[in-house]
Amino acid sequence: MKPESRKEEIIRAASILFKEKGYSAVTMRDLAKAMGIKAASLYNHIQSKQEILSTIIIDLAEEFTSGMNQIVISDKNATEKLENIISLHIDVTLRNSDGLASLNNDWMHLEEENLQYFEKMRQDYEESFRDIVKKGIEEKEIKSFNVEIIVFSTLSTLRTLYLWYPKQNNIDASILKRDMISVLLKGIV
Amino acid sequence: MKPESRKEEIIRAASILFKEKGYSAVTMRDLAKAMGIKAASLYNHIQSKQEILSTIIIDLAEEFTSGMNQIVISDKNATEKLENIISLHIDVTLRNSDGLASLNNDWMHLEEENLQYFEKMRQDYEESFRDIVKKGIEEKEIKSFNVEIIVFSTLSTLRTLYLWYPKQNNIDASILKRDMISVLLKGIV
DNA sequence: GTCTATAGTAGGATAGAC
DNA sequence: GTCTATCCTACTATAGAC
Repeated sequence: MKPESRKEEIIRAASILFKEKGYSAVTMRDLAKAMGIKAASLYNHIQSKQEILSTIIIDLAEEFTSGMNQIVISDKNATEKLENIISLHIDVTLRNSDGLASLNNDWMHLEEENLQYFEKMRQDYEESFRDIVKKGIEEKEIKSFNVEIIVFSTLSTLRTLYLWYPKQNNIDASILKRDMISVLLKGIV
Repeated sequence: MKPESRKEEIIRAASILFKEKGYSAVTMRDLAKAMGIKAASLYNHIQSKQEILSTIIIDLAEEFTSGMNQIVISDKNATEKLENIISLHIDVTLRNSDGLASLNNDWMHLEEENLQYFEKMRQDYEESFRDIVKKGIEEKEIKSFNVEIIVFSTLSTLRTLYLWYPKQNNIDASILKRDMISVLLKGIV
């Protein structure tokens, strides 16, 4: 593991604070205090508060986009693809559950190009998800419930994992994947 | 319908703004502009920004608490109780989806007694939910998956309804209830 | 019930010394 | 790389006129 840069430390500390109070309620003075320095010193490492937010969110969104693209082009059936999506969410949640709070709740505070870029990625992600479910229904792998309800109910659970997983001390990742696949898919498959 | 008081109008307008940007990012000037008056005028109807937030959240939380209590004491089996909980969430979402954004994302900005009161209600709600699931598993009505995963996946979907339902123009409430019960329960029951 | 004016505080960010 | 000092702006809330 390469040593964490000061900038990465700041972003990690900010992720935790943003998770607790939301981007708008966290001040640069709060963040500086968490780092044990003064607010002015932060600006030797980052350009603005906004840069911290966009780094957190865009990095994560690109991770999901890249993961979804690999799943989409893979030679699997719809059920297996859904299983891989569940796996993707669990992996990202384990790696950076704090950052996911910002992605879920503070994306609207992104500015200009980053806001548009994020919204495009999120829309494409949902569209890929929807296409997989539709294909699965056509192929009779998935029960023909309302597509929107399936997409929504599954995604809402996966998107909220970041709130729940850190509180579960004793659930192993592989067991979580297995059980989550059961609970989310057994009803619809 | 009795006419809406000025205070109620303010709270309704605030709910919409809080949903869009979050409590901390909405200023009294924003809210005043949405009402077509000046910020100072708001204070003839409300005592503080904080009072607006706590009214939105506590009213909704009490609604859920009261609904859950009726379900708990009812003479139904676990499956029927879960169906009634799904119904409760859909009914509240239809009535006040904007306010639910604050309940979900801005509860941590409540102060003192209200914060404690809210957290107690939320904890009791989850505990009631968990007890119903546990009873259902004992009675062999519900599959014996991990209880926490069932509670989390179901609640996360119900709690996120406020984001999704307003975008679905053509889904009838009764159809939504039926399909949501299918998708959420068929997998576990 | 709404306004103007303003008090008092706190925010993001920069300049320049060490 | 961090500090002190500070700029400028924006926030919540109040006072008092109409």
